[in-house]
Amino acid sequence: METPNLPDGAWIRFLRAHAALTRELSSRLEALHELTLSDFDVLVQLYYAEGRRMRRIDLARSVLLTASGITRLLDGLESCGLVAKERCESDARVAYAVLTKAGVKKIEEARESHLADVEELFGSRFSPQEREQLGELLGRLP
Amino acid sequence: METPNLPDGAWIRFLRAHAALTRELSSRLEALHELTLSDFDVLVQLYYAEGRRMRRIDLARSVLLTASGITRLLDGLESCGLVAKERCESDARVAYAVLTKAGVKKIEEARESHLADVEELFGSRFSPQEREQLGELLGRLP
DNA sequence: AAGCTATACTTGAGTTCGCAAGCAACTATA
DNA sequence: TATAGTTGCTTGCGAACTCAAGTATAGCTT
Repeated sequence: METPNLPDGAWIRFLRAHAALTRELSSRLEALHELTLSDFDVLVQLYYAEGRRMRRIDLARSVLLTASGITRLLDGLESCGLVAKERCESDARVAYAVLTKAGVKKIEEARESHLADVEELFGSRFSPQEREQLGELLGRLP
Repeated sequence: METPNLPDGAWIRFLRAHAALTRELSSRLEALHELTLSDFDVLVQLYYAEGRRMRRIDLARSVLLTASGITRLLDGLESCGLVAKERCESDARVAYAVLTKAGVKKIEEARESHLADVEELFGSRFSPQEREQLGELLGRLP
């Protein structure tokens, strides 16, 4: 007999919430700063990285893109002048992505409004305590 | 002064977890049943719907796709014979998506392994209590 | 040093979506 | 009953990815 149980309510909500939130956040980010959510994500990683530079492959892994995904995303950011490509002297296979001056400026401009958006759509729905717990629970996942 | 605080830890983890989980789940689903995660999502919605049919637009909204997204996704499921398209008699604008016999069979086959995968990668990381709480927290989001 | 194997990156092809625009049918307003 | 607005659906186009395959470099292993 078929029971109409929904054993994965949390998972479904997880999926729906992601779709709704990324759509809204991405569209705001695009409207105000002409950045994708992924663009922003990459720029922030670089912003906080040692010397504001990272190997492309490490960047890819840290934002969970494939190597080819990062190549194309950086193509865009490079042609906007936000990121520069530099070769590694000790290993000719690797290249670095480096935040340019314009890139630093961009991310500092965008960060504020984006964090406010994240806060509005995501953070503000939880108490500080809940927020911490949610972070802990989600942190078990990757 | 720039403080290196990361005020959105939960949000970043949310994004990363989503990327990692959907990639893995989708690839398993594709390998075993030739279904996308979205395909599966749609089929499940239909499976539990009254008469195993839904207006296409309601289906779109329930899985958070756009109208055009649903058109194309259903194109695929229709050409596989898993879903059929039916017109509405009382309103010529609307069309229904109906699960076919093959569609029912498909979803019943796929459901088991997919739920096991969700359990393995997602659910099993939490106690029943945590799971419930996570569901509640995520439920505030859409 | 010659030959594997692994790593970093790029490129071509294909997929999955969203947005904008358009059509057709319903509804409300005048 | 004309007109205007709304709703459901589809289509053209483009963006963002992934996978598979290819190139070049590095590091072993013998």
